[in-house]
Amino acid sequence: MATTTDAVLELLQGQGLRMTPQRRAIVAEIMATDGHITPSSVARRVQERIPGVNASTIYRTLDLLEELGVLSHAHLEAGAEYHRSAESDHVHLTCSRCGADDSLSLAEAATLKRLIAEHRGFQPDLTHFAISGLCARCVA
Amino acid sequence: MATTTDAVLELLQGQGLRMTPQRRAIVAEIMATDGHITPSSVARRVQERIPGVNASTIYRTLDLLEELGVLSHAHLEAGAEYHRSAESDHVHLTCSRCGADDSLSLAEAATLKRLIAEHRGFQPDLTHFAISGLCARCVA
DNA sequence: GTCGTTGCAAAGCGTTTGCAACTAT
DNA sequence: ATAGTTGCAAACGCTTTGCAACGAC
Repeated sequence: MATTTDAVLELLQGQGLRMTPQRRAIVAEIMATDGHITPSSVARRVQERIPGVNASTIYRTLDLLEELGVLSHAHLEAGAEYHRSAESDHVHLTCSRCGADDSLSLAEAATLKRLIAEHRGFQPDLTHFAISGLCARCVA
Repeated sequence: MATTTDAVLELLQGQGLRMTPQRRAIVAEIMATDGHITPSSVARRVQERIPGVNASTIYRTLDLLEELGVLSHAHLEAGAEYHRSAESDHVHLTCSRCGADDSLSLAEAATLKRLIAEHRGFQPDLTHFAISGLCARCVA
């Protein structure tokens, strides 16, 4: 799994793909981000470095990086978000009242996964959708 | 909880709201639907009965019925879907490969809920987002 | 020089909105 | 008659697409 900008560069080259400044900036931005990031937020940040980068370039690059296995996407309340595939162990807990975003640990996620798998052998990817609900503070 | 078209009618009247033919058709369509239904699918079906019903009317009515507590919405892979609030015990399991849609039983959902609640007191609404993954057939 | 990549502009999709006409009450 | 409701058309935000120009290799 490519976890550095350089590793991604090599991955692209191995496929006969090219490393443009735009691509480099997008990859760097994502590799520097812990957790999730939205396409528009990637766009905003990349454009601070390279003014004029088009949104379609962002989308195309995110798609490409997902196909290469570098990134994964998930659905949160606010819409789609991307994260490094290596970080896709996070199960998102989103508070529908205050918007707080927490996540389950690997161990907790594994227990859930096992439990759901008992239902007709369904193998859940708990990272793909957030889990909505009320955080402790908002329950009270 | 209003579970029949007539009960919804009364609910609306109690709020000083009106029961138009369009609204009646939309409510009837949803009350006749087991499980979930998308706004565009509601629109298609209602328009078979009352040609010319506008999409904005569908959206406005769905919003209204959700505010009144008659309906709830959830996020599946394909987008938003609505269902009767009384049916919101379903936890959706969506196969990301074949698209099969299954759901967890009340008991299974309760166990999951309890488990997640152990994490910092988060009270999950497991019906709001689907759970993506691979169904038994696609795992093999 | 090739061919992958970009920016641009346009279109797509689902959804929302302002507004004047309509209608359930 | 009053106020809620509708259809229309336009606009919305996010995302995708065709295409010609560009640029990494």
